[in-house]
Amino acid sequence: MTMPAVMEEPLNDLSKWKAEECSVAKAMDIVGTRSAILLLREAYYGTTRFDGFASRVGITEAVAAKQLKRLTEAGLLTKQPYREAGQRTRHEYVLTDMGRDLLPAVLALMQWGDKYLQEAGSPLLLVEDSTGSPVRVEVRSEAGNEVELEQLRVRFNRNWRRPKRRESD
Amino acid sequence: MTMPAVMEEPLNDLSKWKAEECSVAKAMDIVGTRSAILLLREAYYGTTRFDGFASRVGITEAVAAKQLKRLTEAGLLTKQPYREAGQRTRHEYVLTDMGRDLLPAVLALMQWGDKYLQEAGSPLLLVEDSTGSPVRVEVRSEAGNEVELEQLRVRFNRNWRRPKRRESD
DNA sequence: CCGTATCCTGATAGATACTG
DNA sequence: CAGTATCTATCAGGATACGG
Repeated sequence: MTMPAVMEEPLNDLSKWKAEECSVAKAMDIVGTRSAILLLREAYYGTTRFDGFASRVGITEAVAAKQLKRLTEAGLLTKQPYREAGQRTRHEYVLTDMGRDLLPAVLALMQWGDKYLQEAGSPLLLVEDSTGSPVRVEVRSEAGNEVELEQLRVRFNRNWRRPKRRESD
Repeated sequence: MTMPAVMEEPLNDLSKWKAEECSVAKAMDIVGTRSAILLLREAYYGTTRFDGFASRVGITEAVAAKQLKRLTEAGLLTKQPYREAGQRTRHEYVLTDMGRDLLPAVLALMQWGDKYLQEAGSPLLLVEDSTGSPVRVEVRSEAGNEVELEQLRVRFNRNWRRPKRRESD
């Protein structure tokens, strides 16, 4: 048995490592529901309107409203007013940088689902617009190598300190 | 307003595209809970024993048992018997290829959480073992470019057909 | 077209106690 | 060490109806 990931310090030293401080856990607390991830997928596809989100994700308006509000409050979307000529003011949900930066996670889920959960191949193909070249999500080192689990090493960040509560929180 | 992702055919043509067939939705149906993702994170860290999963993820044994069984039945983990000298037989949960291949998704969540949900920087650093070089999750084309949302184009796969139910399912 | 309000069901998950 | 059993609270999400 080889240890998949080599820890420089054992993670079961829980005095310095609480589960609530894990970035994965924090991320899941915000986008850890099916509807939240699917709404983001729709946003990546270009959807901006409430009705498009609800109908295309296949969830009820009540769920869409609640999750769009959650994602907006969390900072992944902004609600922007706009008006077309002669129409009354409407709103659209636009991705923020924070929302856009979750793209790799959603695409990684899609790529995994394509490989293991589709009997008949990928229903959708992702390509780079300018070259037509297929697109993949990769784990890669700055040295330029693709990194497998066995080559992955996890270190505590010695510069990190437990955040102190601020007034602004 | 630029459309973030350019669709060759509009996705709201729902006659060919049902939400349940989306790979992201299927993936979320299996690993779309906080505890499932956190258990996988622990498996990537090298945890294999029931007790390690429960205690280090910070969930109850009841939840750990249910989710480990779910992940095993879904094919992401296998339950392997083993015995150390003079000890009785025990079991360990080992990642399958299917489970290992979800690593990019979990690392992408970690990377996103590190950037937006940690006030004091990343608690953990990921490096390539052989070079010590920092590791990132990237969206990249086969042509070798990193791909931003604006450069991402989604196409229906014309070779894909709606799966027919098989006896073996 | 863009939501809100209410009610209801099922799943997620915590607490606690107990077994081989 | 590796779970099972029970009981409960909270939350995701569907259905339906209604308001700007």
